[in-house]
Amino acid sequence: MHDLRMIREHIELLRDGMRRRGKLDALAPIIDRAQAVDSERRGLIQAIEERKAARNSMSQEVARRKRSGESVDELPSQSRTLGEEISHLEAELATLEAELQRAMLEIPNITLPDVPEGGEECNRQIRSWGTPRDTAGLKPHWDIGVSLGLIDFERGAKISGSGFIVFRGKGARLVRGLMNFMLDLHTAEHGYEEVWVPVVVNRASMTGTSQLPKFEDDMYAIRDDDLFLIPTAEVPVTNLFAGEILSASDLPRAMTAYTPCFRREAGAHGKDTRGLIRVHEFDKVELVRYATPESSADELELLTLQAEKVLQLLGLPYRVVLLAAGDTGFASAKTYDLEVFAPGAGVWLEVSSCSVFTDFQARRANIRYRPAEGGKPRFVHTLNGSGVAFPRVIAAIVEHYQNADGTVDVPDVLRPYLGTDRLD
RNA sequence: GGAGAGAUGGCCGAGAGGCUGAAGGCACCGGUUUGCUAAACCGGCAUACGUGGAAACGCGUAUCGAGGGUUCGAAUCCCUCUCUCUCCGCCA
Repeated sequence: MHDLRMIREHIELLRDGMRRRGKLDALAPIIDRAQAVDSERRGLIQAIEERKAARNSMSQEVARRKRSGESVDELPSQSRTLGEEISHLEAELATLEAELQRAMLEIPNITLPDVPEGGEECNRQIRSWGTPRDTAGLKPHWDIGVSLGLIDFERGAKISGSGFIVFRGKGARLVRGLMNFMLDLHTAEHGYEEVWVPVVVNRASMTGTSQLPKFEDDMYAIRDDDLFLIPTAEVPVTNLFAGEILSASDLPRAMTAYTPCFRREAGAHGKDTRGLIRVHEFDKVELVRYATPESSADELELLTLQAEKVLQLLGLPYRVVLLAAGDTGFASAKTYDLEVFAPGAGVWLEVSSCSVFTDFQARRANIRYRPAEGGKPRFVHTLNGSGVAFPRVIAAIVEHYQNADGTVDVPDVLRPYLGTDRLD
């Protein structure tokens, strides 16, 4: 969420931000409405506070007179009249505040200056690593995974539905190995604190990281209890310090968590649905950082390199793509996607999305820190990135390391975790 | 699920209708003193919104878990909810 000052003092900046996302036409009416409601709201606040000030001084006068034994005359009834006016005005104010809040929650973050304007077609490849295998004669992971008994799509569909995966035998061991490998890397080499968090969260947490109110349809909900299954560990981990004031020495703070992630993928049916590419429940190790506003842009580079390290150690060729403004997520100010090449299916697969959210999430979740020099608390900047998502990495491993005889070599770095050097 | 107790500033903790934005302590910041570290002493130290100001800062309003109510006036009384603790029941 933006600072209200953005609406009052920098509305051109806000409009330009929406234009760069290609969303100005859709959002201009909302911005204008927010501006109008805000100014109406401020008038009301003044009217209410004047009356409250008058009422407070009357109450004090009552107290004073009672102490000295004087008559309080008409003061109580005057005060009661004021109270009634205040109630009416406050009801009006509540309506306005709700409308303003609704509007503000619908305005996406402004991207950083170095993010290219335009839509998906303006995404820019920043760098790449490794050499993709020649795709000729290679099989897709859904064939290899089934024939080696690593993945059981049919039974996943039977017990839960399409898009729910059962891993078996060495396939299951591979999932567990990836989890341990990634957590070990990020804690031992990259300095992250390992956290284990609930995968069911409340509405406040979902709103804090911006999944709500816009994307409620994309989530699995437990309606009886108003709880939601997380679409990413970003939600519980970023919200860990919601409502708190950290000290400057707490920053930067880096946390990593393994969780399953749940996505309804409503409306995505039929696209990329083959195999492990788009599923309803998947596993992921997530990286979350809190940074100061001064360092957050640099920390995005650091975070991205840490996610890349996973792919390098796994020996999987990948490319880093800077998303254009129109393709950048709602709350994000800048995002790099990491895409690995799956030579069997012949596609690049997004396995990580690394973003800096500036103070957009922190303002919603109210995560602040007190600067070292003292002074007022400031919102932290939040960042996160997958480090990395499992199913697509499994797809890439199986396809990249496949042998002519149908077996798959295990990447060196995973061998200690799997206790084998070959999937067969 | 049943019964009881509780929730006060960054932290601990007083307060039990008006003089309380809130005693006292700790932490933190500035200063004095001091071979160094420490201690002692003095002073400062909440947040948000509105408003005035170039700013320093001033004024107003709100905030004692959240929301409602009683009252001229609520941290304090009443109701609902959330969370924590104790006991009982159930349970991986």
